[in-house]
Amino acid sequence: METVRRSLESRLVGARISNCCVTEKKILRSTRGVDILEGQTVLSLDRRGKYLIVETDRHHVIVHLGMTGQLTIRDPNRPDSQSFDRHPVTGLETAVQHPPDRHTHFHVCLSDGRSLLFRDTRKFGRVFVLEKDGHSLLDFFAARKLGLEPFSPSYQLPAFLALLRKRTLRIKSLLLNQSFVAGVGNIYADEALFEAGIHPARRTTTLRRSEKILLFEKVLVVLERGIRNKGTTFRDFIDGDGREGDNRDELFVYGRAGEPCLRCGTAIRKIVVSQRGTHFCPTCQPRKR
DNA sequence: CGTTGATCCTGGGCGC
DNA sequence: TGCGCCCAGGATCAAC
Repeated sequence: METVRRSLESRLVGARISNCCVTEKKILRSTRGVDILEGQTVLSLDRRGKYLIVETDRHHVIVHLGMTGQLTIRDPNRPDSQSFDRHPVTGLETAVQHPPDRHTHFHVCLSDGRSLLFRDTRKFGRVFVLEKDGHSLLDFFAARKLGLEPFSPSYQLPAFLALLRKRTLRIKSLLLNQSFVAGVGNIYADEALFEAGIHPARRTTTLRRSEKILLFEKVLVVLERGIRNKGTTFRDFIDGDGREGDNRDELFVYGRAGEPCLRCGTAIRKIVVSQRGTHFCPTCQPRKR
C-alpha cells in the first residue's frame, strides 16, 4: 500500500473531484454515498498500516485493497493497454493503464479528465468515506486497533516486546494480526521470520529475547526492501500507474516451496498456519530451540 | 480477554 | 474441452 500511496501522491494531490460512481455497493462504506465528494479537492495522501487515507476538503476517503484490490489513475491522454497480460520479463514499462472492466467497482472522475479507478476481483477490498469534522478518523482507527507502525516513532523495541508478552499463539499468527505490527501481510510475515531464523509455527512464549529483537529488526528490513522494489506482484498487485512490483525476485521463501533455500540449499517447505500458506526453510528456521 | 476457524468473493491452475 | 477441486497479497465475527 505504501507503493500505491507513493505512486498516487503527486498525481492526486491538488486534483479536483468532479464526479463519483460506485458500481458495487458491497465495497463502499459511507453513510451518505459518494456524491458528497463532488467538487472537493484532494489535499493529501497518507497511510496507516494497509489503509490508504485520501484527505479531501471535507472528508477522509479510506481505501483497503484486500487481496486483489487495485487503485490506479487512468489518463485519457495515454493509451490503454490491450490486456491484463503480464508484461514479458524483458519488456519495457511504458503506459500500462487499464480501462475499466466488470471488476472496476469505484470510479472517481477528476476535473482534468483523468479518473481514479478502484478494481477488485474478489471484492475483499473496501472504500470508507468519513466526515472530517468530529472524531471519525480517530474512531475508525481506534476501532481497528492497529499496532505499531513501522518507520514511525511508534516502532520501538520496548513496545514490540511488550506486545509479545503474555501471548501464546504461534508467531506467524501474531505477525498477521494487525494489532501487533500494522501492515505486515502473509508475504512479509514469512520473509521476516526467515530472515530472523524463526520457525513460523513456534509459540511466542518459546522465543528467546535475542530472537524477538532480531524479528523486530527484520520486519523493518523486509518491508523496506518491498518498498524499494515497489511492491510484490504475484498476480494482481499493481501500483497507481498500473506497474507491477519487482519484490517477488527478492523473496527468500514465499512462493518458493520445493525450491532450494538461497542461504543453505535445503528445499523450502510449505505448511499451513492460521489457515494461511506458510513458507520456511527447515534448516535456517528450526522448530526446536 | 485470547485464540481459532468459518466466511466473504472470483478466477487460475491442476488432475482426471 | 470440461468438470471438480484446491489455492490465492485479508479482515471480521462467532464460538470456545
